[in-house]
Amino acid sequence: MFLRFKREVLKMLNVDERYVKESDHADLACTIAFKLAKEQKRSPQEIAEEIVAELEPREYVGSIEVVNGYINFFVSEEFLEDTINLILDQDYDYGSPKIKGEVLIEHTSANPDGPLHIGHIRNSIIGDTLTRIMRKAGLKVRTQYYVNDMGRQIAITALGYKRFGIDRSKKPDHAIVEAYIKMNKEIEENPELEKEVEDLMIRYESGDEEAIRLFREVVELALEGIKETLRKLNVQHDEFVWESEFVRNGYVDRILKMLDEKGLLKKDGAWIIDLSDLGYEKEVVVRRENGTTLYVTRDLAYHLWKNENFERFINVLGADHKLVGRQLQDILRLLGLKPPEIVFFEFVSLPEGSMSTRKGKFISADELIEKVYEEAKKIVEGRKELNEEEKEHIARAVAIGALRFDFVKIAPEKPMVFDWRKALDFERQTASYIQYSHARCCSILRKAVESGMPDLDFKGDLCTPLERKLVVLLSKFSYMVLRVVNELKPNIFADYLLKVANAFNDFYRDHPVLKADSELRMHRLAIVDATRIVLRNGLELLGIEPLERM
RNA sequence: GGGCCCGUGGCUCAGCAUGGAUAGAGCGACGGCCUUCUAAGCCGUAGGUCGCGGGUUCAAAUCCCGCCGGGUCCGCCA
Repeated sequence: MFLRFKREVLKMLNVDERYVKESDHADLACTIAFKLAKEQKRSPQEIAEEIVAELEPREYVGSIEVVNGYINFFVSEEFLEDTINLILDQDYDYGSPKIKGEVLIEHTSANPDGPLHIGHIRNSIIGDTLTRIMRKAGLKVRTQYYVNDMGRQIAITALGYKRFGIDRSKKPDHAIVEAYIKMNKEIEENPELEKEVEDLMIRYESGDEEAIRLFREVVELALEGIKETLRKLNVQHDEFVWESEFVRNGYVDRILKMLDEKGLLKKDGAWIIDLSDLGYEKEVVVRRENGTTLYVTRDLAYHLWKNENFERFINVLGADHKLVGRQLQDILRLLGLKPPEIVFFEFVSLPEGSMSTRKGKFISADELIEKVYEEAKKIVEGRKELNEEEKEHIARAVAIGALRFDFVKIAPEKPMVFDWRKALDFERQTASYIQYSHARCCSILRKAVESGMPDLDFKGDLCTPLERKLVVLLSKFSYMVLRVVNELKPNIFADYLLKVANAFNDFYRDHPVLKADSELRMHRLAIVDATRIVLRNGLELLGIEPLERM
């Protein structure tokens, strides 16, 4: 709805979109008078007044003010009414800007050599939230986890697995990482083992059956554990695509041939792409002297496949992949292929420094989830009216919500330092705050039904300033969805939902609903129900369960 | 050394793309609010040279240049 208001304002003014923005002083404010003032050498106020005098009225534009050269637009009562009615009418479907298209999102893609740690889940949460929001926008989204099964670290893991076995009583990813860590140590002490790692990698790439069996077993075990963790986080992938597939299905050969035909390869024993014209210092090797390929080669092959199957594809990658990510994009461009859009996120580090799977220096997602759950459980225990099963369910939902929100609310480009104390603190405006606001809405509506007065009837002219502010916020849902789709910053939506919850709590404070006279009660019940729908739909986009009581 | 990212009250962050009206939240601190729809809530007070220095502009947290501090990348690793 807000999008329609904005469109009307833009049509009225007939100015470039960048002169019209959201503001604390109005629903939309226009700054065009400042620009014109310079050209015309007159005061902005004078110009703004002139502009306003000529404007034709519009349905959704209620009033227009000129203040210090700003032209301030406010929505009409009709707009407020249509907003509430649309929300109540569309219910689960409310909030979609209804755009079209198909997109592939690749995210998480952690090496299958151990459990996901708190850095990986930043990737998962950004990727999954983007997926949910893009689907809401109307796009057809497919998600993939790219399984790096050909890496050196997998060879090391496989070797460790063969040599030491694993503890079958443990969650498989946690068991696998022990073999990886142990083997790394072994190699450090006996560098001659490097040769074995290398042999194993060559055998795997060339299709040696025993090697394939071993790798597959190890990778499947790690993935089994990883999938379980992702499930707990409400993160879902449509497919797990194995890197080695592209060697076996011919895509690697095809991409090499394409590179060759474009004259991009320098064959000097190894096959090399020279990107110095584009400002890269180092050359990119795509085929070793011994004939094996490299990570980037398989990644190029993967992106050839993406080009053939999707019109738009997005990768969520850690900032450490910036250089290789950009090289990949540039090489694809040189081939006349479409490069992926990449969402880079900065590292999650521990107070004592960065994490390392190889050294066993990390906090696993599983450990984090359990600790946050235990903490949530303590708070829920205080609710006497709930039974044991409900308490567990609520604690689980609150824990996952808190966790997902903590990661998604931070802009991807911000480096994060993990802090246990903050991760375990629910007494602040985060997911539980939004869930709580939603539960409050549900509670009011439940009581309205119980007391036999469930009717809803919103009236624009009854709106107090706080109600008006809340409803305008509710109208911005699809506008925010669209912003995330365009800017690929899911934190925008987290912030939006927090604002809605905040505005609702302001409303809740001094607008009694059930005790109000019938006309006012029906009006406010409509607002509560619409808020409930927005909070519920919004929480779902963040992968957080909207609780009806807590 | 070079590239990229970050630097906003004691702490964590929003705002920066497309410059504009008193720089917003939360945590922490202090003081209040549960015979009224869930106190996981609400209200109030204190706390800011938007890292530093220049520049552009009628106007800079936002754009440009230089510096400082932190992170990260720069393998025939992935």
